[in-house]
Amino acid sequence: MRIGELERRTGVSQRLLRYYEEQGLLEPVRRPSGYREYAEADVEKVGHIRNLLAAGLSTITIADVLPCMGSEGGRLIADCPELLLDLYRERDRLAASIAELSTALDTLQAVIATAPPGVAEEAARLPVPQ
Amino acid sequence: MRIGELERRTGVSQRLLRYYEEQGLLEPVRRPSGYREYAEADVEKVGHIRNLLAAGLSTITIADVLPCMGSEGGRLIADCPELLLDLYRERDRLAASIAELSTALDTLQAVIATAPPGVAEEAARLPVPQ
DNA sequence: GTAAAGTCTCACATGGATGTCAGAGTCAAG
DNA sequence: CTTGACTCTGACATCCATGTGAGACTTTAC
Repeated sequence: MRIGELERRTGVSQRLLRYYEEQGLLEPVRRPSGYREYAEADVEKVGHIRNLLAAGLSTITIADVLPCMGSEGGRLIADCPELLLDLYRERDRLAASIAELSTALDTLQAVIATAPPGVAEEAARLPVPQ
Repeated sequence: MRIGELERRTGVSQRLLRYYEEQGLLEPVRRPSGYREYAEADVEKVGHIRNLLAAGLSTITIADVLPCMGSEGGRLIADCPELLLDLYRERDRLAASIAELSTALDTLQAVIATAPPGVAEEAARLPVPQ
């Protein structure tokens, strides 16, 4: 598929899709015209990229991780214990963040639960701000 | 404690500690001289901030989440409908963040799991960067 | 009381992920 | 063939988290 369709199917702008390519995260083939041709699997790949970026990983790290996903990944990681160390660190970092957010969520729920009866119904009737 | 000590104990630069204050994440009191005076609890708070930033949250979001962490926040009461709506939204955002990070974590776990036996031990013997 | 270390504010710089725009080439439909 | 939609490259702009440095004031140690 061409870049327009990938944009539509992923919700990621063409600008970013090209940027990801520049960073080595995607490598669409080129038509004679110069147009990029993406594989079906790139839709999912872009999803992973977005998710890992949102989780605070850099494109550099993601470039290391991506090739290890999918069927043939094990062999890559075998040759590179340092990558594994990096992954451990990222994993621990993420786990810590999740733990913090979870306690925050718990607290938030507790605060919500203190709402006197009736207030929730009142809130539900409030106009939704844009 | 003053900013230098907080810097030492958290490893976060003075520049950033002041920036976090500007963003409403910290509110040290001021000495007559103008020097910032931080509370003991701020050490932990800065830890939370760093974690959440590393997880990709913005300072704005963190400012919303922080009051829900640790000892504070226990005494908040949700009694007005507008506030309650805000809390709902915040809860949903938080839950979405957690879900996002969780799938990222799953991804990393999956990649790590593809490492053939032996590589982990090899990695463990690697020099820890600083 | 003086020197050194700590702190203040303010301003400018940087790097990474993004947006936006302009000019030129490509393709498909009438 | 022409028109309109799509794509290309490249440049510039923006936002945010961060670094760095200057010049002035405060605190600490001698």
